[in-house]
Amino acid sequence: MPGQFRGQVRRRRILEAALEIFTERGVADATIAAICERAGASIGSVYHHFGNKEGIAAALYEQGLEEHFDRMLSGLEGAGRTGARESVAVLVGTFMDWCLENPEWARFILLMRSGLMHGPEGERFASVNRERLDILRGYLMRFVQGGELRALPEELYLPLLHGPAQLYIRAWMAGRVPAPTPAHRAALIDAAWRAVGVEDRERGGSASPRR
Amino acid sequence: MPGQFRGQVRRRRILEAALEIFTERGVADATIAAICERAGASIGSVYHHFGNKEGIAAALYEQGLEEHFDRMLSGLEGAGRTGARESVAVLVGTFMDWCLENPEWARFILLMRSGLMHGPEGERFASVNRERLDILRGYLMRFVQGGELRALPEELYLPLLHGPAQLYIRAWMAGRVPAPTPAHRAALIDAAWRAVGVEDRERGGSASPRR
DNA sequence: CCTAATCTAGAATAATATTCTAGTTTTGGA
DNA sequence: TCCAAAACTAGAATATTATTCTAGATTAGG
Repeated sequence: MPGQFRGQVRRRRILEAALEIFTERGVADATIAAICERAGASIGSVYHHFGNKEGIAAALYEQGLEEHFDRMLSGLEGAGRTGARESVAVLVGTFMDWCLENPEWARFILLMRSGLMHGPEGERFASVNRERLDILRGYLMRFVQGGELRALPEELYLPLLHGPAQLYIRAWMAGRVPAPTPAHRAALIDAAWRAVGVEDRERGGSASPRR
Repeated sequence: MPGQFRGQVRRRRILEAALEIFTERGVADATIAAICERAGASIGSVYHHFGNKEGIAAALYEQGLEEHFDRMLSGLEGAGRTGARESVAVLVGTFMDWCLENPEWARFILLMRSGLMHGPEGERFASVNRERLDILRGYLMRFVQGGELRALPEELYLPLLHGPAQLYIRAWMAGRVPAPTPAHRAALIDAAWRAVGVEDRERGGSASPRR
């Protein structure tokens, strides 16, 4: 496979440039010309690597999600032995940390992905995502069996865990609230645990909801 | 102010058509020509009313948020006398109900708004939203004073309350989970209450009922 | 050192948003 | 009733921008 190195570098430059331009102007107002200029690449190069404008966005989206998911998963594997509370903390905390470390990337994924699910890649994205979420759910269900997590409709766990953190991050990115501090992080983890966790005193032998 | 009736009808037709086209193809791939055709309007008419494509999206966004907010607020005013638990139920329940009743509109607002905050209207939107959220927070803070809601950093309440429901609705719109049932609705309200509410037994002395 | 694949370039093209000019309809007041 | 101004509609002309196409440069392996 010839001509690889030059290409991969160029590819990365284009992605970086595109993320900057997207952040500055929004996806809709980002022109291919601007991306070419910033990346020092030609039109042909961009189209060779990504096919079209949506292709650039799709690559950014895909790569970001993958990185984030991998971190979440390896965190979970470590926490799996520690217990349910720790797993919840990993799920919420990893998400927030990743967004804090990659704010532009996170902004793009959370605020701008927009039309990606309509494009031709949409179906593939959806199924990849489904798989990943199934894996996460799988981890959680073990704790439900063990009575450490409350029994709820399966599809509710991820919204309950990630919803508040995701909304807070979005609000931060929109400039409505200050950047999350460790105190916020702890409070959001605590809230997630209240939503799905079973307190020690509540479990006598068998799992069951309270009140 | 002359020429009003004809114009307002036309305006509404264009908005309806645009919402349909946006839903079908996504905002990015929606062409003005398609909207004109569906609405039975001319290009000139569309630009007279909305200025540009983003103007159409902005109008849809603004009108939808206003309608939704008004419902939430009037619900809150009713519940204010009943208590904190009821207010939480109104905040979460009204959001879900509105989305169920206006799925296309909600899909547009939640999934597609994308670049609106970059446009020239962006700053105005942001400040209008800030005002509204401040009003909601104001309602909640009264309950914090009264000891019915836990004391938390102020900016956390709305993410805690709306986050899970919003994520669930998004997942539904993306086809990942089934439409919310009354059971889901109740569970999400319950989770919101767990996150921010103070249980009776936890409160020392001071008065107030719950549930 | 040759060949095929990869990659780069930028002009040519096509699609689409937006502007502009020329009307038509409605309204409120003289 | 009739007039002028404002609101509105229409669609051709223009401008912007994405995308395609052709030609050529570069690289890796045989």
